[in-house]
Amino acid sequence: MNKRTTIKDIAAQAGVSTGTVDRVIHDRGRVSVDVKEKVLQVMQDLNFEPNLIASTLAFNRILTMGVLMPVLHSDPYWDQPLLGMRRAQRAVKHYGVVLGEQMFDLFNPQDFQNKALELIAQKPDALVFPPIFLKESLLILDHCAEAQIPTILINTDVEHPQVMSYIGQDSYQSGVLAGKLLQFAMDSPGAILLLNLDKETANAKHLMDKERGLRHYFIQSKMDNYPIHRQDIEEFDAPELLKAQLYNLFQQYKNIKAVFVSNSRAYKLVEALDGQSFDQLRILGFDLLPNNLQFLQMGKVDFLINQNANYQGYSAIKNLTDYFIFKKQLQRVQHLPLDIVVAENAAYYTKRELGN
Amino acid sequence: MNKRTTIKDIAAQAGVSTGTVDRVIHDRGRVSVDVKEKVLQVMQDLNFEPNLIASTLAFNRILTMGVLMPVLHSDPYWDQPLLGMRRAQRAVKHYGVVLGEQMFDLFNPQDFQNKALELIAQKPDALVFPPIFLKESLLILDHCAEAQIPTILINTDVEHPQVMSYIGQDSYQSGVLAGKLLQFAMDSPGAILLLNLDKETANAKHLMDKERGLRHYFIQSKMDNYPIHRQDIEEFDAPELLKAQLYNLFQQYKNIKAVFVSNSRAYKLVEALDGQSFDQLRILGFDLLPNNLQFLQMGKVDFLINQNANYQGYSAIKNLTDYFIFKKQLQRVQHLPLDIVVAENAAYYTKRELGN
DNA sequence: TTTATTTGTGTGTGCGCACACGCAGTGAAA
DNA sequence: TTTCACTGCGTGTGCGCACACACAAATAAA
Repeated sequence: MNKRTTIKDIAAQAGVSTGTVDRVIHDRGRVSVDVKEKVLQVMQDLNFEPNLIASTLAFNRILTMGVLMPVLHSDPYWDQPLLGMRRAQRAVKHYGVVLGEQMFDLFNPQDFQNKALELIAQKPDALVFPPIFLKESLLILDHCAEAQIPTILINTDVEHPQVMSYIGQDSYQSGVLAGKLLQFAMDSPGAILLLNLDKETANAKHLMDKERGLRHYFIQSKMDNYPIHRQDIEEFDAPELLKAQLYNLFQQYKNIKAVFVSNSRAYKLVEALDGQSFDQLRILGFDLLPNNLQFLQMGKVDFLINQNANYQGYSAIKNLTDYFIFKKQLQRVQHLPLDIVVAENAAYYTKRELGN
Repeated sequence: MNKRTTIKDIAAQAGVSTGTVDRVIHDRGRVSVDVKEKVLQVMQDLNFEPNLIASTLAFNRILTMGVLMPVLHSDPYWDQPLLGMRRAQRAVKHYGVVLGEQMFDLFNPQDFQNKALELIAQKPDALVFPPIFLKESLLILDHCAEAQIPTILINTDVEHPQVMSYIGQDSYQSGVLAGKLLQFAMDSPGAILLLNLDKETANAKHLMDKERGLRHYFIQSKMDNYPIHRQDIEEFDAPELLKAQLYNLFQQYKNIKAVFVSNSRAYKLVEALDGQSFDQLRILGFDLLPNNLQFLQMGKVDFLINQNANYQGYSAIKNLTDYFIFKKQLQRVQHLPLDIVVAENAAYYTKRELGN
């Protein structure tokens, strides 16, 4: 068994000490040009691959990953990425990875910004957060740039030089996919209601991307007998109010045969419609929340597109570990699959997130 | 920062040497009962978790994972698990994991058995293989039991005490899902052709499971106007022959509106039908082979169910690493998700398998 | 010229654990 | 009585690397 080459081998071959080899590898300077050349040459010749196990053992340092997320249990969707991050932390804790968690009020941009700055003040080795508020996010990224903190975004992408990686879905394409599925599910052409159940729809770039994708599907397929009516509703938490608004909509736009709920709140729609006869209404939503899954199994929701929220978080921490420990270069954009979930295959997706 | 407790701490607290602690941890004997008790107690008290990094470094041993797979490039489907295993090996090679690959003729049970015995003779630390031939597989598992080699099965499960884990799909449920999707895709009731393009259909338990699942969907949904006609074709490699047989079938069973190809060879069907007008024929197949994907994009195949063949292999090696290095207990059955793939979301699944 | 600083290199220690070895004590067989 | 195997423990070394330190030579500042 041809043993792996070590820095000792390199040192011997190059006629220097291991300290010098170390300096070359880590580019710490203080090595003359010719010696450096020589060492690099020998490393190439012997095909040196550093032993990462020994490396991390000797490194003996704690990597703190700053995590900025909405307060736990304030929204069922937003719990998932955080749980995924914790799951990942458990998996890589022996590399010395710890999370520095900071939670903010989901509906308060100022709090978002404040908590971010607090986190940055603690000088974490990296930062992960969903740029829920665009303006504040850009400011945070500026601070990260100044403090030299590599940053990973989840859920929504933002263009900024400091963003090392975005992990999440291709929102536009998820809209396209939704179009395909709804058209598939409708037995004949009809109108589609696009429902944004969110507080700050205007700010939510990914919601607009989904809409564009949805419309694109029907335009590109040259199907003009599927009109799309968009409606933003901010007061989705008041059942009676929501119900009233929905009834108005169904009055206003006759022939609505399907509803596209652009985020994880499809269950709110079903709850509001409950007890009424909307058997023929096709509903597509996002994410495997318990409520959504329940309605999927009951046949009240036809499709869920899984945004892999849990895995987004998991992946962010895993990626940062790869970056710091294994020196792996990360891709700028990592689009997660658009899982189509129906009653018949839901179980396997929910199980997967419990793994590890 | 409260440092993690080490065996030194344990030793000091228990008033023994680290060697004794080591003996207790690894149950090597040569420790008196009271001392052992004492050490275990202290380990509990200090909540000791061994440093796996240091452990593997000191362990300094090579773990050989025996891998028994069909000869590369003999079938596009069967390449995938092997590539997944190699991908996993690359990801965990610093733990000293190497693959001991042994390839067999996909259509030769005797060769399958021989190569397995050769592999076992080399005393690998574990074994991974798909039990393509049932009888021979049971025999191999007996040998593994004798040699005390833990074994993981992929693709198809087999009941045997030596099987530590099965990683693959729930074939039955994939049949159910196929039923749902086909019924969804057909604009009106009609007959479904169930096509087994395989050499040893009788042996293939998972094909039978898929058929049961498919039929179950329609029975349970009380839809009796979707008759299912099953046809086994062994000579799928001869295009003209296949074409002729298919035309006979379409003659024989009028009203066939959809075809369920039970394995990865949907593209064979499309190729045989090519040029003819079967625009209204709905086709569902398995696996993201290049040919299948091409026909999916062209709209000739409607759905592919992704069996995650690549990930099956990846997962097998990853699981064994977890088992040996991280002492993690494995689940007996690990069902992978049944990914529904259409033209609009295919790209993300193919990309995923290139990762790492 | 003398002193301070920088540059280039080697040496040594420790990360936490696995494992080989050593050694005293015990009891039984020769 | 001696020999030997076995038990119950401690000690020491090494896994491969990171990093602090030492120290001479070269260079810059006084």
